[in-house]
Amino acid sequence: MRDGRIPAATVSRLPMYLQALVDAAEDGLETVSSEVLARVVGVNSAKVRKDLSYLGSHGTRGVGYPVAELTTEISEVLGLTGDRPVMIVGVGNLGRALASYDGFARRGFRLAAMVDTDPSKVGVRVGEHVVESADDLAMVVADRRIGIVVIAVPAEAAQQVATQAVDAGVTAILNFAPTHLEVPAGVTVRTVDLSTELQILSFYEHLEGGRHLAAG
Amino acid sequence: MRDGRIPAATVSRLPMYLQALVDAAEDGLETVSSEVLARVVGVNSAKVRKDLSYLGSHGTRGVGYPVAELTTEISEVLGLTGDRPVMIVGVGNLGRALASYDGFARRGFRLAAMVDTDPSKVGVRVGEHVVESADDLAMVVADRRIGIVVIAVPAEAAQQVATQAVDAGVTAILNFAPTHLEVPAGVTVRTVDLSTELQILSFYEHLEGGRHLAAG
DNA sequence: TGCTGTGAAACCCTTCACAGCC
DNA sequence: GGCTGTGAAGGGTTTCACAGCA
Repeated sequence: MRDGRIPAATVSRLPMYLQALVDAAEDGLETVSSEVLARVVGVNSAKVRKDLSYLGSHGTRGVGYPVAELTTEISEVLGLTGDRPVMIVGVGNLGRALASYDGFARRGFRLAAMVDTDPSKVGVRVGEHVVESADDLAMVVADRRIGIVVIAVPAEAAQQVATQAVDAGVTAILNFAPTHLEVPAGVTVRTVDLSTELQILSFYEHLEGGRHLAAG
Repeated sequence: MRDGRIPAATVSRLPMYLQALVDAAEDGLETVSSEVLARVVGVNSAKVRKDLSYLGSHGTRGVGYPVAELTTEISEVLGLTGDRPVMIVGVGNLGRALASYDGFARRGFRLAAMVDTDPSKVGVRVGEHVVESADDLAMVVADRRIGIVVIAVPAEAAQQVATQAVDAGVTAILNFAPTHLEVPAGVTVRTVDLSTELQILSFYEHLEGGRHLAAG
């Protein structure tokens, strides 16, 4: 394949395959079959093969996929090879937890700045970082070539932060505020909302509860 | 409609509509049109109407949907009307941030327990809670009728926690560990992985970066 | 006239099933 | 024989377009 366009559903699974491949390499494996990858990631093996086929054909029939080569390939496709500076906006409980999250660094992302609007937080040390003023957001984005902004501010402030970030040239936003962000075409937003997740789970748990009662 | 089965895609949007309705009520609105809801939530208005039609027909042609009635209806469908005790497993940075997250309580969820395997953390106070031993997980789940478990432990420990929770009767898991959890049919797992999200964003940012270069 | 409710079309994603190659 | 790569079928989701009702 490799005609350029990778389906969104496939892109969202590439990080899982990457993780599975890293684990496989640690286990000393040189090749993995789609069947094994599928089991680890929790999907169907045909899906794995289809997904990987979009990256080009790296597998060998009768053998499987070369772990090292495929790891590199997926990393490149995801753009994880270079330096990926990230900024966190909002230094509340969540912002701090994110800052100390070691998965950041382990996956090639670098926490390059933390900013907050609250003057009493500016200058405070959080881990290895000193909180800077949100007033300087645009400057920081430009100077440090921030590509991804993590929004960890209250819902009311999220849109303003997003707009500022986009104006400063950011094209990718990870939004933890429980609100929809309006951004121009070409900017990607992914919203992660804890209470939304809990409510979705509540729906299914609710169903199951009913079934439990019905069953016994 | 209201024939019982609500599509998964619709369920995942109900919390957003609920939020929009709560906001509308605060603004003093008594009815909202699918057009307005769509704009706030960031989707197409036909999708809003289709989604809401699965809950039964509450709208009035020429007018819109009654805010109060629809709020109640969605809350009931999501199972948010009763007491919803939640347990957090893992009291690291993330677990602590989650514990202090006020969206929990505001959406009808009640943090009923926090447990950890680390003996040095057991007995420690976190907000209004005292950390309990993960050894007592099954007992706590049963005693406090925990329906949803939030897993905030390292990837290596996540499966074991999930298995224990499921054995204790839990049917809904919110998993923050970057790993696939194997659970029996009837148990719902939603995995939220920060580095997965960043990697997906990286893909699109990477694309945009390329476009920027191409454009000028 | 305005907005809902919904068949029908279009689209995307998943799964099957097997040809093709090692 | 084993496993990939992929056409084709199947299922789910989104969007269109408009009939129908307040």
